[in-house]
Amino acid sequence: MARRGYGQICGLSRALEIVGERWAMLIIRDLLLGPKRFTDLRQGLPRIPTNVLSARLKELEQAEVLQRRILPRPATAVVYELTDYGRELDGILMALGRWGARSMGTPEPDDIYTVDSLMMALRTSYQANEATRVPAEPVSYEVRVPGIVISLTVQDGELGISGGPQPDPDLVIEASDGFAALLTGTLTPSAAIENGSVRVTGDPELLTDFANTFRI
Amino acid sequence: MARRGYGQICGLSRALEIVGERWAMLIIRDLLLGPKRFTDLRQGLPRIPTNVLSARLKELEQAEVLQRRILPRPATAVVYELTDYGRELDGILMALGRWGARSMGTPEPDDIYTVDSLMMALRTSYQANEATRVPAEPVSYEVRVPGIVISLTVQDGELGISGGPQPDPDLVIEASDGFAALLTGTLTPSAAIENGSVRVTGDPELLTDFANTFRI
DNA sequence: CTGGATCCCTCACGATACTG
DNA sequence: CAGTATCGTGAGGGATCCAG
Repeated sequence: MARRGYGQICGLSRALEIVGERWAMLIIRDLLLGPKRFTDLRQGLPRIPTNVLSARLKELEQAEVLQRRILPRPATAVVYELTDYGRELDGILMALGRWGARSMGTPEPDDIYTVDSLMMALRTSYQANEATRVPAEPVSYEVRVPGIVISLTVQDGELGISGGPQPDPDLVIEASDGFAALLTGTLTPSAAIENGSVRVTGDPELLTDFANTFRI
Repeated sequence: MARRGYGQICGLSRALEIVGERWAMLIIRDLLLGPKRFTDLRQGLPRIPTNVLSARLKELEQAEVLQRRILPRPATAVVYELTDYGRELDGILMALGRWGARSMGTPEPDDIYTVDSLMMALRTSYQANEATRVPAEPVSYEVRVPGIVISLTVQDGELGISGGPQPDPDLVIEASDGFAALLTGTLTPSAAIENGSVRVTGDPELLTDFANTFRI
């Protein structure tokens, strides 16, 4: 009771009571990419305890940020999906992500990439670079970091993004920790290839386009 | 170190590790209105324990969101002020506040207005209504809710806002809980005056302008 | 297998008192 | 005024267990 609530009549206070609890915004981030099942969320948030995930989902449902929905047959499964109200957080979360990305130091040894966070990051930086983008379209990339594969296509200024591999990408980018440095610009594309922190299959020149398209 | 991070290489995760802790964003909200001393912050966040305030200030300083500065003489005092990096959260916090305001139900009995939250709210809604505003300028308002007085001036499309009274305002608006309902549009200006939840001194017609200018 | 609920332990938070 | 010190509580972390 005291834990809940800041005791102020204020929109920001109210917002923080809804989405300010630990893990809440990350759950929403993952759901922004589409409806998900309990186990999918658990997978995307490796360190979240199941009881906390459970509690957050109930709270966010209560606040009408998301809905619990039982999938029609034949696949009787429970999915969680954002409401329109919840989806309005999209821009805010992207802006916050962009803000926080500037403070990312070198990752802790056991920090990991997740499919959803990476998809969100690429989506965010693509949008942020809208003005300066040089369109050498259409082009398709496949990004691989340890345990993760993501497919990207750019065509007519539209970004397509999905988990998993794709057939015949123009460029395959394979990296680990160095990937973040590439996106933030700490590491130039050519230097990244030279020192081996990024490996590519395809025209190495495309990596420069990639870095420009998705620079944070 | 904060309560263990989220273990993800992600801008949003990083942002939440910095400003996602309890009270952090409210501290930043108050500092967005200008540098403040420890005691001022404490005043504006009535329920925050002093040790938590202390801890947050240290963490946020560490993250270069704010600076601790010792005021030059004669007033030897410590103030906290946002860095440029911290000030970039302005738009994000306003957007979040606007989002959360739509979920504000009826306030709890011991929820209160604070000077800073109210100033922030008015500033936010002023900006959000930029497109639809009808400029009947210049005009000055004095808003009074229990324990709080705020002065507003609108001139040349610029909003001036400060704590405390002002000489000779065009309209004095005195309200308590009903004030939020007026801003959200739940309560019309005329109904608010009629049922006594808002009292005005000056031309009652100006209350309609006010409500249009600052509608959430 | 999915979709959680339950247990225990720890630590961050909340309340209060106190100090330079 | 600007914090530090102390201590109790409950949310979160982690593992396990259980129903459909």
